[in-house]
Amino acid sequence: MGDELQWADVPADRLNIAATLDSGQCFRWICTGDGDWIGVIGDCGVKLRPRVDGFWWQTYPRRDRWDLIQQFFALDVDLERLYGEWRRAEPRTEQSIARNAGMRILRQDADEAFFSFLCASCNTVVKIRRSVQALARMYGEAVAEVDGLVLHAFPTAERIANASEPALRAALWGYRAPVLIDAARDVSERGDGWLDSLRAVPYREAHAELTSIHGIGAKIADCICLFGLWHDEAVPIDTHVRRIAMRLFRPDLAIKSLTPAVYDTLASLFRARFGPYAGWAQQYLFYDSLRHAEDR
DNA sequence: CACGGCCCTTGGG
DNA sequence: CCCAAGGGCCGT
Repeated sequence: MGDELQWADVPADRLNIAATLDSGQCFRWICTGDGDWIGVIGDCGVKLRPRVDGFWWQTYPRRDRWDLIQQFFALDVDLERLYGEWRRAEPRTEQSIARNAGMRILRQDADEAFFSFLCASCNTVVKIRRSVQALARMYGEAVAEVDGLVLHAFPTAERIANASEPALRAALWGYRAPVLIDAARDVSERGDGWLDSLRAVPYREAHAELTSIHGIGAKIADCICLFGLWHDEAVPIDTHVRRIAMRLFRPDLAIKSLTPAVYDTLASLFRARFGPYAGWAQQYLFYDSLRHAEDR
């Protein structure tokens, strides 16, 4: 075994590992009883052991891949600068910043974000986790074993396109199983690297491309844009963020249902208020309201 | 353009 | 037991 964890001098208020991995951006990281986090980045298993003034880490089977961790957690983004801008733009963000300092938006694989959020509609976080983990276990390559856990890379679109619908239904995908398979076919048909290529185009264009796929509406497209395509200005408006946005910006919209027009209005207000990292600001307000249930 | 019914499962009321 | 839960589609 020879764990030989490496030390990273990144304090918890610059990277809050637990908040980041628990905030509903990703669904396959597991927290062990000891407080270690175990997951996969690309084709590497990863172990993280958070401490206050930094964290221990290692990658498997190839060791010492700090480059993977540095990119996955977007450690190049200066949080203090963002906090300053948000406080100035909207003082009511203060509490969500203070209570979740160090939370970050992940730079995830485009494929994993795409297919994970495809099953988020009318679902619970607990069940999304189980569905996505089952999908990876059934169709993803085993890449490493860490502390007795066999870790799998996320399956390719091609593998998912050829998956068995009954098997997926049984693995908690339910009525979403055929949607998943059809979407995987669409993605395969558009060619290798199509999803990744949406990182290089403007956010609006990437969003439009995604919503052209059956099963992907405005909200899920924004989740994929923010978490998988690294478009930091994407603001997914779910039921929680909707309440927050109405409270902050437009109480008059409270009576209206979330039509495409209302959706776009609220997301645009977020961007106008918080700027190019509006998606990050959204994550703080979202996670804070989820944990403290203050919006109800 | 706005609304309502429908869809798999599950855990929490 | 029943029903909402981090939506989207299709029909009116």
